[in-house]
Amino acid sequence: MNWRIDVAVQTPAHSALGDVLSYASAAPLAIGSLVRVPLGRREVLGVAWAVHPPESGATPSIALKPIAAVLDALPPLDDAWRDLVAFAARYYQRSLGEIALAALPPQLRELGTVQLARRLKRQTGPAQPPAGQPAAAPALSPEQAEALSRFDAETGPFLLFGSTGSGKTEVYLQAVAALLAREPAAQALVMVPEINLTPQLEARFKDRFGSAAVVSLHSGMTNPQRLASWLAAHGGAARIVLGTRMAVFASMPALKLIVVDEEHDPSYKQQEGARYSARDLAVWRGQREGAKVLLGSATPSLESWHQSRPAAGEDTGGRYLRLAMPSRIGAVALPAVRLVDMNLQPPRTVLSGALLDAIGQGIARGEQSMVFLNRRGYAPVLACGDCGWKSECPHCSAYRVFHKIDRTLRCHHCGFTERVPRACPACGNPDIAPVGRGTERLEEHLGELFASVKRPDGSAVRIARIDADSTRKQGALESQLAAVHAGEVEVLVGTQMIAKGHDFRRITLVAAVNPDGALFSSDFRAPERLFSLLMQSAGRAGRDAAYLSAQGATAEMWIQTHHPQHALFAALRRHDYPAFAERELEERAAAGMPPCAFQALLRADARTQEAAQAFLNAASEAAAALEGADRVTRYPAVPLAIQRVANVERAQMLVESGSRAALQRLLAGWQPLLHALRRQPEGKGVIRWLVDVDPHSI
DNA sequence: AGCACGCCGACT
DNA sequence: GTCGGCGTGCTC
Repeated sequence: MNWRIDVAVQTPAHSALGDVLSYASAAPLAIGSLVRVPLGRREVLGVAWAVHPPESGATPSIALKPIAAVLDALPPLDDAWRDLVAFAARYYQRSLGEIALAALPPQLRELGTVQLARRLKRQTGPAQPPAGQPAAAPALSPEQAEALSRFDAETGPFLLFGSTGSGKTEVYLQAVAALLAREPAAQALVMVPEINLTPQLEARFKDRFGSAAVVSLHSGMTNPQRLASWLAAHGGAARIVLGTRMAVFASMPALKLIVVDEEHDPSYKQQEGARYSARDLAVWRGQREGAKVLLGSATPSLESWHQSRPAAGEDTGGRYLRLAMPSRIGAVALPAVRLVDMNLQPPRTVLSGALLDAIGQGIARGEQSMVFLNRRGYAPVLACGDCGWKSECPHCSAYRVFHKIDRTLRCHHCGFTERVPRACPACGNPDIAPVGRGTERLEEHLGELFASVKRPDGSAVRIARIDADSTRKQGALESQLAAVHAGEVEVLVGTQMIAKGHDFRRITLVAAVNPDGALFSSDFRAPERLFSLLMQSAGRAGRDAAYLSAQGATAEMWIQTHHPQHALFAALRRHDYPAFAERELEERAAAGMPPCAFQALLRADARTQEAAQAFLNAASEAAAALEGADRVTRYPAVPLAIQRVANVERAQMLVESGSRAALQRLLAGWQPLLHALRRQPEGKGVIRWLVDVDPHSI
């Protein structure tokens, strides 16, 4: 007689298969074991989720295939890990197997039992003591010490609200150090929003804790590297795991501390497949596993800010403990914010005279400037002055961007690329012109403006650009950043890519050239993102305290805007995040929007917009009868802002509730109806549908 | 999602 | 005559 093993395999979200598939096994095996099982004509990796003894319960209706192999060289995945995966699957409306398998290193899928055993033998060398002398911890500022002592005394979760340069990383390091010293086996997970930020953090942690104790986990690593890190975390050899959002799913049997740095960063929300928020899962996981959670930011997400409000009423805030570190280390003042009213400038001014003067003066002093423009390419549109032709993408409802460097028109949504036509494709007019500007054009423009300006040593001024295009090649970002650090560049032009983390010493001026778009965006989160981006950018300026005080200089943040009276800028000017957040939260509360309400999106992709909307509307009708429907608002189906991408029409429907539980109940009941609807006439032409819980942009 | 099977167009 | 297009269907 056979045991029945329920296995989580990577069943796609859209297949109507159950969460687990049942297989036969002559012998029982531990729940959480990794197994290889036949699925259709192939053999796939799975996780044993439940084990039923022979002859228990009803006889299954189908003959079960046997499990092909058990990867028993590996300790089974523990209850806590499986709970996390199960919760994420349930909460984000995905299959168990999809989350479980995505959380495992990809190479595990290819390895057989023998290969894995060999791999493990190689890996489990003797645990080396830290190589060399770990760097000593620097003395703490009073604010850091206070934050750490409260962190030590309370249970959290904690929101570390520390301005840029207040030394948040040192708090993380010492929180981890205290934990590791106290508990000989404990593990810590430290997350950062972007791969770019892992190397410098890794260097700092290895410096402090020795390289054997620290591993990284992010998608920029090779498959073997990822497997090695994962195994070290799973086996407990790695005391500290550093990683991006995927690391929240790392198997860490002795997890006792989770740090989420820059917790407000949108990168923590996965934007495809299972759309989980690693920050939210970190909080959940910490609570479930008894690990302390430390969220850190200079501009917290309004969600976390709301949660960490001093408890005023019944259920407002108070769930997180707020730790404030308002001062910059080294007593450097935050940069002075200067607003340039673009209404007072000549029409079509790109860079105001005052800003150019300030940049020029900086150059004369041997300092650096950084200019932000969140639009890569030379110009967002190419247009014909005669017939009105514009560089539309034939496959998307968007313009193709003009890239002068390789003379192409590129669609940033579907990737469709063509050489720039010599003349207007519609009327033959040879005079087609770029409209608007991107980073390439700004770089060119600055080059012209400063062509005759010399550096103090008499050499020519250098302008550089860092954006997704200039850093496409492996290692390009590192070398470009190195050039800036080495002082080879006077003016750095870039997208928000350069706003994060990089600690440039000689930058004394930061400018946002055209941030107005986000002020009146249809996306209610746009102001929040803008505020944090500008604060973060401002933080790039004047990090070298010794230099500034020696020069008697101050760092400056310039903002060119048509709306200098906007409350957002007023708060920014005072570096007053709490004021900004308070105002924004009031508006959100009044409008019944997150964090005061909970949302989900149902999205449909289809051949035609009508088909996509028909599916959504039918889904909405079907939802009316569901449990929880009376407490959930369903809005009408609307096209996405970019309605068509790669010839696929897209529409979405917002559902919203004041109760997270009611929303979750509705979504859970909705799932089977949606599967069924696909098969019906209303689902005709629908290519795919998906649910996005707690969506980031709507 | 894979990976089949299954019927209709241009090529060694 | 085959190679191959992606439409439909199934996976314990």
